[in-house]
Amino acid sequence: MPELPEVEIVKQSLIKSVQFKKITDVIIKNRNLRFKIERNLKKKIINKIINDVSRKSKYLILKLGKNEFLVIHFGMSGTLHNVKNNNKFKTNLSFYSSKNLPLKHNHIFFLFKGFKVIYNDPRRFGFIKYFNSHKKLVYYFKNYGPDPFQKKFNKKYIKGHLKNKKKNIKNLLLDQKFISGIGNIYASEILFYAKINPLKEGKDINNSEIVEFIKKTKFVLNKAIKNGGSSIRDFKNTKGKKGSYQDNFAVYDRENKKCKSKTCNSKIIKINISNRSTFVCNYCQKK
DNA sequence: AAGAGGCCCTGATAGC
DNA sequence: TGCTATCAGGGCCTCT
Repeated sequence: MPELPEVEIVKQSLIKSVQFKKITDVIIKNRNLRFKIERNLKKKIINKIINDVSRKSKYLILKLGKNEFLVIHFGMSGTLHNVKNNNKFKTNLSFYSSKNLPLKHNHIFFLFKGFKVIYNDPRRFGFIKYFNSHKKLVYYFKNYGPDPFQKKFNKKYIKGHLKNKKKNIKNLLLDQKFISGIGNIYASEILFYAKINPLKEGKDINNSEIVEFIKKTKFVLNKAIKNGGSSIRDFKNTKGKKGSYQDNFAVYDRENKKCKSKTCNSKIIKINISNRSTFVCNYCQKK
């Protein structure tokens, strides 16, 4: 699921409930996520205070105590749920909020005084990693490209990276070593707004397209955050809070529908790029 | 060395 | 109803 906007939404709601709170217990039901959760994770984080919750691209970062960190990645299907100790489900934390906590795939329980935060992940592509210093946290992210809201996300950097690249721009956007935070949905959306064909090779993207790309990336991601992210699939019986940006998709999941550009009568088509669905208006996004 | 493709996993849905 | 096939928001690893 979560790309940058969805993780940002989780961050914003999580910080309200856990900042300056102590983790009183940790229950790990299933260690087999994308990477196996280390055996002594509980020992390392129990009784620690969460002093901050931040985000780097699609990663959620919990700062424990003064110099320890817990990094959470949601993979394709990871969600966090906030449940009060009387078991009443609180809807404002889970991104795909459902009225009830899902029955299956609740892998990790973080207990606090009065409530608990539960990591749920059906496909188990997500993971949780612990770092015992800021230095190690920084080292972990050393190969990741800039988050689109960082200063380094600028014309010079992008131009330098696209130079001589034969890879198409859609795949380049999904490469987190280039830019981190953009996933399959927002890659299609951003390229539509920037009027760049997804199959265009990196080296063929010109200066004005780069400027437009930077502008539209921020525009699309900010708008998605404002709308609470995108909720594509939904749990049954949902009634809780969910994102609404999916209603604003210009191209994603709009195959055969009319292009939203006022001056265009074309239909959005779906193409396959490296086995990922890509949505494009071939009229607005000429090669 | 860059780039393409396989693979990890469960669940929802479409088609027969 | 119940099979099978396909697809899903990610990213690491391997092969060429």
